[in-house]
Amino acid sequence: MTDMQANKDERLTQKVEEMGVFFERLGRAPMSGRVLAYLLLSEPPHQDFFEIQAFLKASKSAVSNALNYLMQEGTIDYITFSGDRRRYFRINPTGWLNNLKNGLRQVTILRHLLEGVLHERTHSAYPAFDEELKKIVAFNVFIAEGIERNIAEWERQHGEGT
Amino acid sequence: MTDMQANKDERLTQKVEEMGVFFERLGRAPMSGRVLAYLLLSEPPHQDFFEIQAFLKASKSAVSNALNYLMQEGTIDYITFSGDRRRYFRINPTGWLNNLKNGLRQVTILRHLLEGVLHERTHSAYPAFDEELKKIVAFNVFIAEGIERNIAEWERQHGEGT
DNA sequence: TTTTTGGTTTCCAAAAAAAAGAACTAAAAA
DNA sequence: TTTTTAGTTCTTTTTTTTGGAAACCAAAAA
Repeated sequence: MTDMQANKDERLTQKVEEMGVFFERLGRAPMSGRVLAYLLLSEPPHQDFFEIQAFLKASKSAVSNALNYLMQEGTIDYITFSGDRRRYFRINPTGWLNNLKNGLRQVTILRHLLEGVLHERTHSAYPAFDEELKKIVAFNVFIAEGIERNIAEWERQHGEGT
Repeated sequence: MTDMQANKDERLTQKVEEMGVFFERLGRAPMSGRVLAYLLLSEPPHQDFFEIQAFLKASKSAVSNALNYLMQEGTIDYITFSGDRRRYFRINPTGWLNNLKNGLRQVTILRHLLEGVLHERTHSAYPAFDEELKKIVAFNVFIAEGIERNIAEWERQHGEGT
């Protein structure tokens, strides 16, 4: 490996760690976060098991689990090439997008949860609190509706499956 | 305690556990999730340390840590009453709302992250992948802008601090 | 048919997160 | 001034998560 390649690699490692942490904080295990980051940044954008393992300096089981987690989640899938039995894992943009949509819909779930709370509290002896709560519920309703509207609008413009 | 009260209590416990799990999945420790749920549902909506501890059947340290975590996060605060030295913890709707806004802004962070990825990839030998990626970035841009716009619109209608 | 490859699975250890228990502390009450 | 109260903090225990090592396995290659 040339010096230039080593530098590029080091920079990539750095970026993968950084982005990995971001994906981790979105709820995944560290290794899953790193695999996802790697597949976003690697060239080519599809990589086989061994390459991922080597790049991340991790065990086979860790890589296997991370890949399977991301596949079940829908964020990645794999392609194959005839005459080569390896699977080449890559980001599945469609699956990831669905995933993102579901994440955004948590806001709607929270909205309904909070509306439920407000409903429970209707005869509370502390209407002042309920009024304050109403504001936060109203914000949630406003944002959740905005998100749902935007998702619907996106789907109208781009078709359901995209 | 009457039978009726016991039933009510049991139902509340149940709801607190359920909602607690939801808040947990948003990234908090189980105990923090439960405290938050309890303060949303309890009557009165402000409760002292001992009451929270007793209701959740948890240790003082667990409750103390959960309360401090939620306070530093801004989700709760406390009120006091003259002649009573206890602190009565309660939801801080304004703080929670800011918290929610920050959470929503993660979408904008992801947007910028992905735009960075696309920028890195501009001279990739796999433009087909880049095209697919562009769709997902476009979705993120669309949604992130929508969210930012909606937050701004909300603030315009309700004033910054709310 | 044996070997190699591309993983998976099982079992285990390290580490991190969560919560319990108990000692401690500052302020208030007695 | 001593005691209580309302928590906090420190230490320990328990539980959960994460990942490594190595055995395993099915399909392909030799």
